[in-house]
Amino acid sequence: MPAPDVPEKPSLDGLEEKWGARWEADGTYRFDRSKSRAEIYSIDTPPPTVSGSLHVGHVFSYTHTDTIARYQRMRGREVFYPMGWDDNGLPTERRVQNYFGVRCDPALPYDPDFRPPDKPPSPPMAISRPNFVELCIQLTVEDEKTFEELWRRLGLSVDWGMTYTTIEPAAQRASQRGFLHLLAKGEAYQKVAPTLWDVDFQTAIAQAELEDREVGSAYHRIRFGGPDGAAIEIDTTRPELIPACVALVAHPDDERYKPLFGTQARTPLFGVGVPIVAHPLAEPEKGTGVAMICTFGDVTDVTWWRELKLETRTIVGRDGRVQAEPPPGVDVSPAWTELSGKKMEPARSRIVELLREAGDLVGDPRPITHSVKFFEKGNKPLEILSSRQWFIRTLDHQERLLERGAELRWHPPYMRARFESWVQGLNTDWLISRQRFFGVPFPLWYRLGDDGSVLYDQALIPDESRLPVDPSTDVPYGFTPAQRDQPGGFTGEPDVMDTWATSSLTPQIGGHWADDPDLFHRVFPMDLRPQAHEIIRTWLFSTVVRSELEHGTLPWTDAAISGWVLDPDRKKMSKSKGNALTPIGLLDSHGADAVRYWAASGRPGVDTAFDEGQMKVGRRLSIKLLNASKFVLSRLGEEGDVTAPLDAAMLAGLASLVDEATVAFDGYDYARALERTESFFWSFCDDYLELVKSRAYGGQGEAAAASANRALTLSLSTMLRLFAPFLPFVTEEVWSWWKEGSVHRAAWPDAGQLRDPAGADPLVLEVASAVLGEVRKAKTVAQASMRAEAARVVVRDTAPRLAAVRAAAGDVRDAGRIAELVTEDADAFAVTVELAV
RNA sequence: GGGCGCUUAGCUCAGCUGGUUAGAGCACAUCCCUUACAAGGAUGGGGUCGGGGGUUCGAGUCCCUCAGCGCCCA
Repeated sequence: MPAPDVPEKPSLDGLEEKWGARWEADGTYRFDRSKSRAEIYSIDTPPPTVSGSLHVGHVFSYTHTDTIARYQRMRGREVFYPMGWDDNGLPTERRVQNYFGVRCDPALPYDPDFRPPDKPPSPPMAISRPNFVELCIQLTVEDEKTFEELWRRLGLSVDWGMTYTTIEPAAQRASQRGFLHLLAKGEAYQKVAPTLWDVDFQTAIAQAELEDREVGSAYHRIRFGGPDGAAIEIDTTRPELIPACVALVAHPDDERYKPLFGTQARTPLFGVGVPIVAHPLAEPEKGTGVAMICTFGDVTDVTWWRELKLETRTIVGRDGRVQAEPPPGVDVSPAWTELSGKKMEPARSRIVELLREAGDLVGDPRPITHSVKFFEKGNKPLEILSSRQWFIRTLDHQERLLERGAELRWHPPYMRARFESWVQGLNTDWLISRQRFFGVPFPLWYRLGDDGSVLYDQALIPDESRLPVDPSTDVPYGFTPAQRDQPGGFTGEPDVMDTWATSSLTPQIGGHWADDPDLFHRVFPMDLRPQAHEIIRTWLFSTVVRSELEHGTLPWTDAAISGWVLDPDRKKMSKSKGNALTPIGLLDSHGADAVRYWAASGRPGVDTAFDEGQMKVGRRLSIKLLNASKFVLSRLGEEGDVTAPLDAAMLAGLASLVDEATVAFDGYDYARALERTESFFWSFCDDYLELVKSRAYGGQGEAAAASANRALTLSLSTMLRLFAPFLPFVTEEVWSWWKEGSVHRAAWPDAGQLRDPAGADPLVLEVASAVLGEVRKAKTVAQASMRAEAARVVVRDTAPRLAAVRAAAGDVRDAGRIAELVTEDADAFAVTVELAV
């Protein structure tokens, strides 16, 4: 072995630039696709949404994954670890709209010379869909560069040559291919149905994107005309929907209303006759016990409408305003004219005034708080509108999905409950169409009838070899561009797929399912899905669905669920609060290894407090590693067999540590592996290094020094490898002082090798350390320097422990600067120290 | 309303299948310039393990119950 090349003053400065560049140049993390499936460990990495910004939460969870990747690589697995960027979909649209001051108008033609305005105009400039999509791509390319720089800085060991994005042609091909397969199997279908609708984004929303929010509202008691001339009073929070009312409903057992079932009531202001019906979902205790059913006030209205086969009176348009034309059965009256064109809140205020004037409002509105459904990214209550949408069947597969959830190994295991309660609570199939622009288009056209009507049941489907297609510019087989939107011709499906419909295929996209089947079969089904717990119902669930329907298998064997980063108030770290603490700023002030140390101390699935103190500890640990390594390597002499009992004892302890860390990593408990390794390392520095120092310098002869030297290099090499998944920069630096190649491609330590001296007695190190501790305490109490000499030290203990002390007597004397070390039999451990005057 | 998780030192957390006197780091106090490390080191004080009940020779650990916090689902 060449003499180690140890710097005079080791430092952490510059390690990230140095090793980041070196790993890139050497292809340290490059994936070798010649390996077989059994040799490969593949990771389905979460593609971050590039339109947002990376925050400490991302740093936290991606570090967890990276420690696993590095561990598996050292275990000899060829790690497939691509990074993806999720750039398609609504978040990017929103960012582009704000950034450039534009809005998409699909009716406009493409302008090849379009340049975005220098500064965002107000109101936003309308541009064509292709121009809009170009801006989206332009901006995401920039964002992706920034993201990659941060990840490189953090030291993620991904193969940057395998990066994918969810809007690139290959991803679109995979997404459209997957959709066409589902269509062929009948697992994807379209229908016109009441769906949850966000009036600001003007798109349908899936069940998984819903959020209940407690909002203030008010009960309005309203008088309907009863059949016998008497009034029927109902309570409603949405009086503006009176023109949409199609029935009144009460519980079938409600004696108060039994006589009225089958008769008619008249709506106030509009005078429309509506039936009075019975249904068990009506709650007798709520309000007056009778409610109005509208098109559609909430999901219960939809149930009633469907089960009781009621009429449809739509009054809310896609823009969230009351429509111009009244619905069937409602006349153009002064009341209607007042409401028409208004948004919901003004419409409500106005109708309350009208009701009051007409004497049909009983008392004053009573304020309440209730929970209302919102789009998780939206800020207006969702409406329910009837529209044509595409769905993927999930309700038919609930049992099968639950089985898959049970098959999957969850880390931690209790996270499975989130998946199960979600699957059990499904109430609609998965709605995948969005009335938006920047997304993967549905690869479909429809024939147009001779009258120009769209024949939705006559979809025109492209050959797979043509994918990806854009039905707004591409033409179906057998048609000419001139036939677009002409009677007897064709029209493109205008909707795009929701982001999740594409990102549910990340194993297929990352693994190149659609364009490189050889690679795909080497990496799929994958080993690991790492992700945060709040997207179990979206990303994890949808990926399981797609894999089940496409391949009949789980997409991965293991799911590692990370927790959140909490701020000091125990709230989820949000962007607004995290602003002052950008990830790059943290890396600048603490260093990547230190930030990783903090992240890796957060256990799987557990929400973890943001703690810069822990980063300082991580930095201190890294510096300690440099210094301890310098000590071990800078004065290294000949190595020989491990003969000293103290050395053998230390190595035995190290062997146990290796076992523990290995078991922990195999169970995805990286945090435990780190904690144990760190704890061993500090004891190693505090006690073993102090005890062995003099002997390693030759104080007890050549053979004794040779034993120490062997133990020191063996243990250092082992600890560097145990730390390597957590502290990739500093371990690589130290490794480079004396080893060939990268520590990150070195073999994970083998405990058996460290146990070679079979007779090792761990007691030797334990008792020697305890005696040394007592000597230090005596010196501290005497306010003496640690270099002060002890004239006489008496150790009292049981025979086996005294034997252990004697086995390391020379080391203990040297470390404690003890002139005379005496042992005496006793029942309990006790040490008396006489310091030299 | 149903479910999951958490509650251990001032703070952040370990404590795996029940077994000596409950641990670590940070913070705090005192001391020490020691040829790996002063961006350091040594030593120390500090906890009736959320409350109550039970099982057991023995409970932070298992069971029941109550409370608080967080989350998931309806």
